[in-house]
Amino acid sequence: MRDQTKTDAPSLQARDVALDVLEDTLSFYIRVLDSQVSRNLDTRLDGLEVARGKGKITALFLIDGNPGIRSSVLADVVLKDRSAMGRILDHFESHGLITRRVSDQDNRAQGCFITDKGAALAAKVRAIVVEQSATFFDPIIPQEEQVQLLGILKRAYHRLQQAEA
Amino acid sequence: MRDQTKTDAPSLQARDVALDVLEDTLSFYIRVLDSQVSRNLDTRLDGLEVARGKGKITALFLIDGNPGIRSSVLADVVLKDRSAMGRILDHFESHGLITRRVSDQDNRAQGCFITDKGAALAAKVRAIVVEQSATFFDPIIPQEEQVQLLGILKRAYHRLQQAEA
DNA sequence: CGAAAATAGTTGTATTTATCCACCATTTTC
DNA sequence: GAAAATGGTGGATAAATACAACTATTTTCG
Repeated sequence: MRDQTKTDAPSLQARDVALDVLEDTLSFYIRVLDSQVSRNLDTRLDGLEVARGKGKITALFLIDGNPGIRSSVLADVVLKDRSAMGRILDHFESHGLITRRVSDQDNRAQGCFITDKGAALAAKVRAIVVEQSATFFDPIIPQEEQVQLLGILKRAYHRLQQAEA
Repeated sequence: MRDQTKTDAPSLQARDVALDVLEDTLSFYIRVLDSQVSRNLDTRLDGLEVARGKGKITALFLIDGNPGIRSSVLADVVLKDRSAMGRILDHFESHGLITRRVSDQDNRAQGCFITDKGAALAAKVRAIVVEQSATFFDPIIPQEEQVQLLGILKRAYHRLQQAEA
């Protein structure tokens, strides 16, 4: 039996703590969940060139699926600025995953193209991402709620993207 | 009228791009949304000691609401490791927002206590967080969906927390 | 009782990220 | 043809994240 007469705070457990206004704040949950999903994903991607940070996976997939896509478009999709995306592409290019070529239409712009090595990596990463989404969320969100969640977030994302433009 | 006969990829817009498997991947939306919410929040918190990174806001609120709460409990709530939380607390203490005192019950542990300055900051931040949650999400997620979303994420968070333990 | 294991917290380090800003070239606008 | 907008690069800075090692206590349990 534990002594509870101390003046000191009793051993408060994490699950007993009141979260203050965060209890009903969407951003809190989004942010915490994000760091967990991202960390989990990173461990699964360990050693591959797309681990860590946001935007690498998306960039790789989009270049794979949209030959000639431009850097600025990738930045828009990921909702980041051009210089951040440029660095990711530098990284990809130096590892032989993509090539860049000045656009026929606009000499300022350059299109991104996947290499065989990049395509192989994309395939591998695709499998990992799909698998992680299932194994990470299945234990913590029931199937039907996952569907609801996906719909809500998808719409939110598109509205956000429109607003940015 | 634009010339579409070029061999090059046409000017693909961000909203036209297919997201590959990410289209139906929860983690993609969570991650993108997170970076936007976090950036938005940071700009609103500019100059205050809790800007940037995750866990500062939560820590401040919890210490404010739970005098004597321990560092490791805070780490559990935010789902981070102890050293990361320790650094945040160092930062807070050096700025006079909290004090730490060795626990009566356990000489290894120390309780965190808010100072007047810390409490004032917490009040200010509370207002900002509540306000941002509304103005950020209202334009991109309808009210009733926000309620659904909150419920789903809240339950997911608690399941995740249990799983960690 | 006393050794071993678990827990609380700190520290160090290395790797990256993220952000901001200025800059150059090209294209579009008017 | 000048001015403004756009696409992309590069630098500098600040910060966060993650890991692992280490000390000091406390708990476990043979």
